[in-house]
Amino acid sequence: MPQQNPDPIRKTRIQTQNEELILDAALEVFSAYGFRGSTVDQIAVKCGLSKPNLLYYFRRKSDIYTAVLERTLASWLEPLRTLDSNGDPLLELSRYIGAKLAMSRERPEASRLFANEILHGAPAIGKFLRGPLRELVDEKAAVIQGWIKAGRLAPIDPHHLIFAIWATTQHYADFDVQIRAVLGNGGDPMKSAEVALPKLLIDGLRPR
Amino acid sequence: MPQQNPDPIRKTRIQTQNEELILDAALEVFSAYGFRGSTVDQIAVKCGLSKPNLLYYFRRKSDIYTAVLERTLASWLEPLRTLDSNGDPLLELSRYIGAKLAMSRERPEASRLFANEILHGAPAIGKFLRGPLRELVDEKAAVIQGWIKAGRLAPIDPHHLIFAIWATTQHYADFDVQIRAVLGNGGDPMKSAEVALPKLLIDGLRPR
DNA sequence: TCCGCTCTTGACCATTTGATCAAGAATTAA
DNA sequence: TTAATTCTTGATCAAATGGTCAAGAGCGGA
Repeated sequence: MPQQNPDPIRKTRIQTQNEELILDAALEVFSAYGFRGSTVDQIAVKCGLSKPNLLYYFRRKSDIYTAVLERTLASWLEPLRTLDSNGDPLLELSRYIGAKLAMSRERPEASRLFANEILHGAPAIGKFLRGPLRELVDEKAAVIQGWIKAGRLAPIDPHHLIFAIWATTQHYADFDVQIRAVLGNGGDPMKSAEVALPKLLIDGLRPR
Repeated sequence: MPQQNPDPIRKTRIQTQNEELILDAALEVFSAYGFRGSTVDQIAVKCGLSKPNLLYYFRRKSDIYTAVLERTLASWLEPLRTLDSNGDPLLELSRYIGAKLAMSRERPEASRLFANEILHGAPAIGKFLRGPLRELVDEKAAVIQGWIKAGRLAPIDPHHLIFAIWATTQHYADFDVQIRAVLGNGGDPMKSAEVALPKLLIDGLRPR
């Protein structure tokens, strides 16, 4: 069994390859149906392995789930991490909004996976939220606070600003169905959002 | 059986009472665990009825689900419906943001129920989204467009503005766990959001 | 080639869970 | 009171599903 491998670092070619297959399939399935709504069989079929074979690589369904979550966490933090305290505040935040929006467009399954996990109380990534995520957010909130103190940004609570950016950008992945229903099938919602969202957050509703 | 009632309008006292008990319990359970993650037994226990008894009032699990969704739809539209074209634009939108925020605080389960439903493709309320919701949104988008034409509001795509308000306000219910994890346990997130959110959306990040 | 280790799977098991049903209890209308 | 109707539930079923296992196939190093 891979779990009893004397050298846990070293992995067979087949092992690496199949684990990737499984996690790719698991992301699709879990993000579409949630943890309880997904079956091991669905994942097995999607990646072309038999169910027992899949359970040879991941002993439990929950192991697959946490593995696919963890594999996505790092890239999830990345955009916020690049917020540069030396850059121009409005430009930096525009760039961040754009990056998050791009992520919603290019990897909507990842967004939905997290949304579902958090919606149901974050049983698997609670520690991540209270640990690395909180640390990073606090750090960047301080950067934003600095910009505000310097008069380069309107005085907004930095944490709520970050929440607002998360909410508005991820909304286009998580609530995709609703957006398409309301907008109809003409044109790409993301395209117009890329213009409207930065404009709204930066200049606000009050005419200037 | 209630379904075979010759006069479907008339309901027994016990019937009305128990159906309410069931739907209240179902809202709690479904919003916490999703459709597939919830069991009929959970709902039965929560409302103090036996499982067969519960299935006497709603023949199928999915019947309970659609019933609790439908019961909540009307109140969900209400705040947007009150957006008044004759009022002051900034005041009206502030009020709308406040109302949606209040709903996230007072009825977070309803918000999570919808979020979960839409996240998984809105299998039960797709028609509602493409019908009544879309109509109402289009109507109010026209109102907002009118305000913009009159120069009383910055030129923002009305639909995306509405999405942004939905996203930011519902975020506090749907992602409650994440917000509390990032903010820690000091103070009420909703309290500060009530100040920060209208300020952000109305005045924007650029200093005035 | 040969041997040990890794990989694969058909068959199978136990549990969970949505749903049914017959029989009895409670309620209501006369 | 009585009879019809509504309500309630213990027992039970069938399907779905997470997980196991033994046996065999495949692979890689010596």
